Order: sequence, then structure tokens, then C-alpha cells
Amino acid sequence: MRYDAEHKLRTRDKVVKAAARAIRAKGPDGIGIAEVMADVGLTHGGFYAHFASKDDLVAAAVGQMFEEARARLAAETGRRPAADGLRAYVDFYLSPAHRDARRAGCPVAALSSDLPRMTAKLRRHFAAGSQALVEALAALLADIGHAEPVAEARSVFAELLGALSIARIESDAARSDEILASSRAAIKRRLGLDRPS
Amino acid sequence: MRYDAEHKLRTRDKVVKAAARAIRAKGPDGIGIAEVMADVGLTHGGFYAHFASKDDLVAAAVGQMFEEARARLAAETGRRPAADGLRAYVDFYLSPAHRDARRAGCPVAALSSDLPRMTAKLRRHFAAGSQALVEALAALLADIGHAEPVAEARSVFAELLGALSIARIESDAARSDEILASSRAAIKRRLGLDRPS
DNA sequence: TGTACATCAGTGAACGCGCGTTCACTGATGTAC
DNA sequence: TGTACATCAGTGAACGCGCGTTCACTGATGTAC
Repeated sequence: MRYDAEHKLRTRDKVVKAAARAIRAKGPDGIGIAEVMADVGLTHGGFYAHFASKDDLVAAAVGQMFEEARARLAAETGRRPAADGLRAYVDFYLSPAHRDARRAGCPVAALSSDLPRMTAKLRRHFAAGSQALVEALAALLADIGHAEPVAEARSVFAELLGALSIARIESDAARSDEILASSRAAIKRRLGLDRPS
Repeated sequence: MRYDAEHKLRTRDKVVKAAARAIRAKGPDGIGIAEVMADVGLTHGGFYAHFASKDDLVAAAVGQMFEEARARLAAETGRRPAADGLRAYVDFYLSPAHRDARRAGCPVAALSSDLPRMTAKLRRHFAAGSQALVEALAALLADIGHAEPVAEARSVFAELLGALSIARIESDAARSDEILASSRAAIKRRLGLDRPS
């Protein structure tokens, strides 16, 4: 079966996106090549026409996750005042929907404890992705007049990540919702976002 | 080789402690029974005299980790004024030593992203352990006059966990140290611990 | 006190399964003539 | 325009390795007599 020129790229893209979803939920070691290929309607044998190895797929999937994270941040904060954007991003990040979306969402939250076990190259990818997020938050904080935007952005991202992680541990939905609400309120308060802008 | 009555229990205890260390570093799926047994000078065949299965070992190891975490909190905060204890615990949790000790330290930070993939029973163990930590912090916050100690303790634990996780991603030591320092300062400031007590 | 036996933590070979990887093959369609 | 050939994404069987688990056996020492 011969296909047109774009066909192979489209297939690769579908595999990478499926892997990005599966890896967030199950971790790099938890997914199987056969499983990911089946998810896009193919068999495992075709895998090596697209990727050199499983590690190669994982690296591509991590890139995909950060691209999605970057797009989400841009969607929440673009084209609106900085204070509104920050509020919207905090509300998104600490929403029950984000907590429950184990196959999507923040790659750092999905894979934080897998990271120290990954290759140095992947860790650098994660470090760069986290730093880009912190810098974007810092720019918004600078915009609304914070004196130390980078230090504050780091601290805010830390609480976002930690609160989401703890909320995901808690199996009692009501308590988990409370954890999210506590940190949404705490972050907005310390950023001065609880006052109408 | 017949041994005295305590010998078996001592062996089991050594295996559980070795597993607790190895699992923190490599995750439950990353460790092997043969590897853990070799770590205490035994061969893999003897494993099933002590544990019903690998899952059984993982459960015991998680219990061990929380016992160690509880002991650490008690050591940092016991027998001193609440404000001093809180300061000491924040300084410990966000220390470079804790960041670098991948085989010891906070089980939530070590395994956060493995949790959603664990059995419901283990997740409950983690939820209970996290809640106990939050309650202990809340008691200290109540002691120094905070109005909403539980909500604040949750928010603080979130930032502790998140900052440690991010610091562990960053391979550049100087930048990683900065991340820890930013959150140490931010937490102390918002708890009013930066003023001499 | 001495001796035969029982115990059982630990040994190491073997089994079976899952999974990453390889490879000979397929077959629809584009291309050369 | 029609026909033979080349291409190559995808198939599915097979291989090899790691690892959890099983099991027959060992042998030092406690116990019964």
C-alpha cells in the first residue's frame, strides 16, 4: 500500500500524540509500543518505520507535551490583561478537570517523580520547559508591578505543581476539591489577585 | 542453617528498609526483587519466605517511608517553640541535602507521579500519610496564631512538595539551589516566620 | 552427656510471561516506458 | 493509453532478555530421647 507524501508524517504525529497521552497516565515504563500503535489502529511491527527506539518515541512525546502546555498557557493568558490571565491560568491549573485529566495537562505534574530516572537529555527538556513556564508567569507578574517576578513565579509554580500532585493523591473527591480550592485562594491572595483589578 | 527467633524478623526489616530506599530512587516498577535481596546480602529465592509478592514488599516499603517521614518531622519540630520547629522543617525539606538524597526523604516527592498508577490501597496509604503531615503542620500554625491553619498548612505543603520536585528536575546546581531558596523565603514570609520570634 | 532427627531461612536452577526489537513479506499505488 | 516494475508503510511471526515466581534441595542448629 503506497501512500501520498504526507501520510507517513501524519501517522507519526498520531503515534506521538497517543504516546504523549498514554505516558502521562502510565509513565514511560508503563506504556508498550504495541499498545500505543494499536491506539492509532496499527500493529507494533510498523513502529520502527517511524522511530529508532522506544526512547526516541518517549523523547518525541515529551516534546509534544510541552508544546501542548505552552499552547494552553498562551490560550489562558493571551489577549487579556495580565492579572486576568494569571487568575485564569491558576484556575485552570488547579481545576478538578485538570486534576482528573490524567492523559492530558501539565507534563511536570504527570511525570515529576519519573524524571530523576530519565536520561539526562530528557531531564534537560523538562528543565527547559519548566523554566519557560516560570518565565512566562514572571513576565505577567512584572506586568502587574511585582518587585521580584522571577522568584515569585518560581514559588507560584511550585505551589501549583504541589497542590495538583496532592489533589491527585486524595481519592476522596470532596477533600481533593478542598485542596485545590485552598491553593487557588492562597496563590491569588499572595499575588494580590483576590482584589478586583 | 537454623537461626534464633528474631533472625527472620531482622532480615525482613532489612529487606523492607532496602526496598524503601531503592523504590524512592527508581520507583516500584524500577526495582527488582533480586536487586533488593542482593542489597542485604541474600539471593532472590529467599524472598518468598518473607513476602507474599512484590506488591506485598512495596506496601511494606511505603509504610516504612512514612514512618521515616513522621520521625523526621517529629525530630525537626519536637521540644522547641512552634515557630522554630516550622522554620527548621521548611529548611530541612527545601535543603540541597534533601534534594540530593534520592534514596531517602519525603515519599510523596519521591513517588508523586507513580501514585496514580498504584493500587487503591497504596494510594489510601499515601493520602493518609500526607494528611497526617498537613495536620501536624496545621497544629504548629495554630500554635503561633494563624486563623486558618489547615488551609494554610495544605498550601504550604503544596509549595514544599512542588519546589522540591522542580529543584530535582533542574540539573544546574546553582539554579536548583535558587529554586529552593526562593521557596524557603516565600514560605517563611507568608507564614510570618521571617520576623524574629 | 551424647546422638539422631526435625526445622526452616536461604540457595540456585528453572519456568513463563511481557515486551522491545528484528525481519521477511505484502500489496496498493506511483512512475517509467 | 496501457503495462511492467519499483516503492515502502504496514503486517505478523519470531527472538531474546529481564524479571516475578516456583520448587527441590541444603545444612546449621535446636530439641527429643
